[in-house]
Amino acid sequence: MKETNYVVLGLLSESPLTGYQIKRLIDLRFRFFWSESYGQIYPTLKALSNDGLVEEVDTATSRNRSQKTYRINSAGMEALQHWLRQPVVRETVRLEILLKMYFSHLVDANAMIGHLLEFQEKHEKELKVMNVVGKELQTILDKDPNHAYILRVVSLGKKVNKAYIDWSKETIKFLESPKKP
Amino acid sequence: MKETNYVVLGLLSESPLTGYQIKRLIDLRFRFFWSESYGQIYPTLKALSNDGLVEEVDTATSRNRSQKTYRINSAGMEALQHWLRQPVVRETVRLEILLKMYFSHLVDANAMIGHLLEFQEKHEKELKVMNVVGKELQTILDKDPNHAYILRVVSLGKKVNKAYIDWSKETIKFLESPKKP
DNA sequence: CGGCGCATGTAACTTGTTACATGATTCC
DNA sequence: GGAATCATGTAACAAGTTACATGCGCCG
Repeated sequence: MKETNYVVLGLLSESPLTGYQIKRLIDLRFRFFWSESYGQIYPTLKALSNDGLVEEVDTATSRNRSQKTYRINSAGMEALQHWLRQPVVRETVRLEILLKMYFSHLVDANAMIGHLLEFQEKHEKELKVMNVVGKELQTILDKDPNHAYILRVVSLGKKVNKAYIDWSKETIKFLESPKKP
Repeated sequence: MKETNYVVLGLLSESPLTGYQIKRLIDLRFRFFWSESYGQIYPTLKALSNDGLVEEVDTATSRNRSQKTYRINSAGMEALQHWLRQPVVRETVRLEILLKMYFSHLVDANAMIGHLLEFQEKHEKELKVMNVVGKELQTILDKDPNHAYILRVVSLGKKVNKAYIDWSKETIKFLESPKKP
């Protein structure tokens, strides 16, 4: 079964949510290591509901705003826990920038420098977010047992982003240094 | 156009190759940041050939072993160079282990420790390979202008793998430390 | 002569993205 | 009144994996 199911179940294990909220949470918290589109989330919620792992609570047309909130049930919790114990199978990394770096001797160095600057900026922003989130979590570490776990995830996010940033800087320097013809 | 096209063109820009060789090279050199299956490579070669970007040279049934070797042509080189100058669009990372880490307070710590040990071992092996490749390239740095570029790619591979390994160790320690109830 | 590596390819399937349609609410 | 955000959903498409079929050459 595809991982989308478990991302959704996992988030629902914390609190009942709508599809929209799930998408937002993934973008916010999992940005650096996971992503999902609406095209995956809504059908997944429907399937999970059909399989009896989640339940629809207050389809609030109460305020005439169509909104479906889903809650995980005990079967869903068990499915989630079962998956958590299974070996990790997915580790997908696709970094186009490295592909371009690998072949970039075929074009002018400035093109690659541009790509690297963009890459660096992107990950500097991401690192900043990680730092903020990390500090916030630090202050409320005792409020919830899972905060310490989330902090571990943030920790890798910081390390990887730092590695990306350092590497970009080094590589830009390398490309800027004059070559012997 | 999907990136598979350019991975293939890129490798063919170094020397003529068969589909099988392309697959092997990707697994060997790009392992930590890219992957392709035969189901992508063979159709891509066919399409590239139809589009006139590569040409089939010696379909060597010469030794009665069916084998198609492809060579890039000037149109292909241009397409490759054009792509190299375009902004980077793809950066896909999907680390199931972080998903599991995030929710692992829901199951026994030993399950997660097992996942982490496996992850650590995997990346220790990968780091070793990177170190070997790095040293080899270092000694033949002047033989080909692209060696220095490849070395830059290896450099990020090392950094990221080190980050993964450090993080695994830290996280295992964290999970092994006794919790207050 | 058996197994491994070389070699090609495809069909079925799963996964994932994009673009679009629709409409309410909130805030300026 | 108009933009942004909240909110749901699908259809078409693109990308990617897996499993399978096939067969040669080489080594022991």
